[in-house]
Amino acid sequence: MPESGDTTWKVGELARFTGLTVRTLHHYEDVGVVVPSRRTASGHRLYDERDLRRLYRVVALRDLGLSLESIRTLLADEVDLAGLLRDQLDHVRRRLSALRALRTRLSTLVDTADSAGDIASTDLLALIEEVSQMEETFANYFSQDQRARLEQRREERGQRVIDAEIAEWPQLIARVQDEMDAGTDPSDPRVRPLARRWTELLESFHGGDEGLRDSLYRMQRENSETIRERHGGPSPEMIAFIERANAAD
Amino acid sequence: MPESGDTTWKVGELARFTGLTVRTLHHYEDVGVVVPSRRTASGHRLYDERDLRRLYRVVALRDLGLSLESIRTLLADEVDLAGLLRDQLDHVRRRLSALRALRTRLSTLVDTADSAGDIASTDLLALIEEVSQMEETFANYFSQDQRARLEQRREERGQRVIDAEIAEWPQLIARVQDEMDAGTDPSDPRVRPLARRWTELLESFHGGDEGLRDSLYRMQRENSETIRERHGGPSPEMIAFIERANAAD
DNA sequence: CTAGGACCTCACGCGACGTGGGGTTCAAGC
DNA sequence: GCTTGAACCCCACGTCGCGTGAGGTCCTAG
Repeated sequence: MPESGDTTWKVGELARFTGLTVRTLHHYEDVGVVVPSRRTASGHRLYDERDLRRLYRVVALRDLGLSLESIRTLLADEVDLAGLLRDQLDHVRRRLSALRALRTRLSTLVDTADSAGDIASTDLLALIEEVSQMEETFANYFSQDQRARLEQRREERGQRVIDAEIAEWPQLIARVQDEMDAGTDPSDPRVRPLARRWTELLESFHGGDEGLRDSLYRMQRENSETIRERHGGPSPEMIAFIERANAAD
Repeated sequence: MPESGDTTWKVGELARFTGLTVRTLHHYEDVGVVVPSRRTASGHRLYDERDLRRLYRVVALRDLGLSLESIRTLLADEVDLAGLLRDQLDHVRRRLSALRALRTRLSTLVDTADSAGDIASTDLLALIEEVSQMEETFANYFSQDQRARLEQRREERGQRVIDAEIAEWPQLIARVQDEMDAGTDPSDPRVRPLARRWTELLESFHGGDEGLRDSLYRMQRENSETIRERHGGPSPEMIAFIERANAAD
């Protein structure tokens, strides 16, 4: 009588060809996402084809990062799956931007440690505290939302491009400094391409977003000393110089 | 007698201006990362300045994603902090690439759901299964490492650029199809720019990595039917056509 | 009939706390 | 001095998706 369509599997078999563990299948039964529709007389689990299909769905949904609980209700009731996925995407995006920020911090630290050669752990600890304090300062000027947008833009435009732009700042600042040292007038045509590039680099930071631009300016104004010392930022005089150059343009 | 330097704080105060909760401070004591150096006669915790400094370090390290356990040993013994950070960076990178892959999957699904308008949850479920099956196929051709490299390149080059390239494929395929329909010879100069662009787009997928290229070709060969039906991929004839065009070049 | 492999059901562990619950202690107002 | 409410104390379970034994039963081939 056991014809086609009545195929059943025991946990071990199911585990083997789904790549899950037996314990996982037990757990899925405990929380009610995949309950085998039959048992043998002695209590061994028997999964049929419907169970198998359900299991595949569960795995697919789990791989999207959904919780077992939401998967359970999803497969039980008629739930707005599209909405759920949107929420999940939102959630993933947020985690991504947090993780990217973390990676940036970590790689800065590792780079510093590498370039300083055999840096002592205590010095590195001090550096870490410094960085975390910087982050805090940064967070005072840019809202959660703005920081997320910055990460977003970083992703869209590509890490490599951004890195190149960041690397360009010190060079640009040095060249402007040369002109200032030489007593060149801000309206001098030799300054124009420098001032223009300056504006372009700024543009590509804030991307035309006024809020971002204002926050950046405010942070620069209120912390110019620190930024100059630690990161080679421009002096207020240099900024005034560029502004006069742009005004003359 | 309580002069400067003897300032102490109770948990509540500490919690208020570090932004942590009282429970968190209790927990930090339980696991031994920040233990208040004194207690009042009645058992209330008293943190002094040393404790406060230690707490700031703990928070900074925790924000780098380190576990409380490793922070504890780190602050106790002389541990290779730089090495720890390198490991952590590695770990974060791996999580990042996994999360990026997840985001890509999710946004594909959400886009599909949106473009299909009011798609039924059951249809969407079928689609999810399909996508997860596709992922599985994909994983058969590209190793873990290769997939991570693909995500890596995607991040470096920028989402926007990649999206534009992907959007270009169907157009390019249609134009080549037109030439084939018109009976144009592969060596015809009109085909040359098309074939060249074809090669460029391929290049920017594998980025010169032979392993990636070979895997891609193999996947295309062995699944050309499915790829053509579901994603409008090129037919084997078209690929042969482009190859002849390149040979003639 | 026996061995060993597959199955069963508890039940604790993980990590960084959140969240009560039930009981002291502190500081201010009467 | 007494009361009241805020702040403190400790204990202990819950979270999430299983991993990892422990101790026992069942199945199947030799």
